[in-house]
Amino acid sequence: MPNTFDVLFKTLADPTRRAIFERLCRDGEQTVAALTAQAGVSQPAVSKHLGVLKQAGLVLDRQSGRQTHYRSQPAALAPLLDWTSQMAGFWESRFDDLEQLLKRMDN
Amino acid sequence: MPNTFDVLFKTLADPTRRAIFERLCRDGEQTVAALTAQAGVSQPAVSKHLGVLKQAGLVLDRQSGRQTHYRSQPAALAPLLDWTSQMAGFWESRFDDLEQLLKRMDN
DNA sequence: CTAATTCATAACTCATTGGTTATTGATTTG
DNA sequence: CAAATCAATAACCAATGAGTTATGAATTAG
Repeated sequence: MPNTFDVLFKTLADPTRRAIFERLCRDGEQTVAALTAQAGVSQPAVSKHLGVLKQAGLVLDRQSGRQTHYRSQPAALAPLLDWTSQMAGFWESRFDDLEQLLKRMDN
Repeated sequence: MPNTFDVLFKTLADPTRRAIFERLCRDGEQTVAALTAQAGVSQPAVSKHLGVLKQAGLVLDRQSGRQTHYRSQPAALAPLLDWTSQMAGFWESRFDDLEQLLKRMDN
């Protein structure tokens, strides 16, 4: 049972996959063919990456005839922001602790 | 030639390794033995994870006799914050583009 | 000095995963 | 209808990586 952070980090750890996601963030909705043209890997590879991104909630798809259009869902990045600032936060709060400790030692 | 983002995402994608990093953020400097006691994996496994975290710049180590003390370096998370907010930013700016486009179409 | 402790490294195993080609189902197009 | 296009899936392969046990180097303790 991998948690949200696992899924997000693992999904974004692959450079090819992350590049696809970045492209969707930058340039908006794209078809699989359009993404494949830039990805540097085969169409099935791109499809697999899109499947992983979709599982992670990072992209949404829309069918239209024989094409599938994918778009990013950047809201799914929220937990990542939370986690990162929390880690930085722990750091600061430890400094606060130290500060308070030093103050108390001053008296 | 993996870039900074690759390294960061890959390093944090493993749950055991991320847990070690979280612990260091939360509780401050720890010895390898202390980390091993909580990690649920063997000491060599912990040492390997610490090596990876160190390579990524996420932790620093300090030798003292036969013990090695590790501490987190949360500043190394900065690129992650940047990347994440940039991706969210692209999204918004595309909305802005759309907004401006619609305004222009209004005239 | 010897024994114990701490951590890193080596050597290995097994599972995961990112890639490939081949194929198929579904839709357009001629 | 026949041919072409689009994307997903299947089957397979090779590389990576996280774990293990065994060992060694350095330090501390008895």
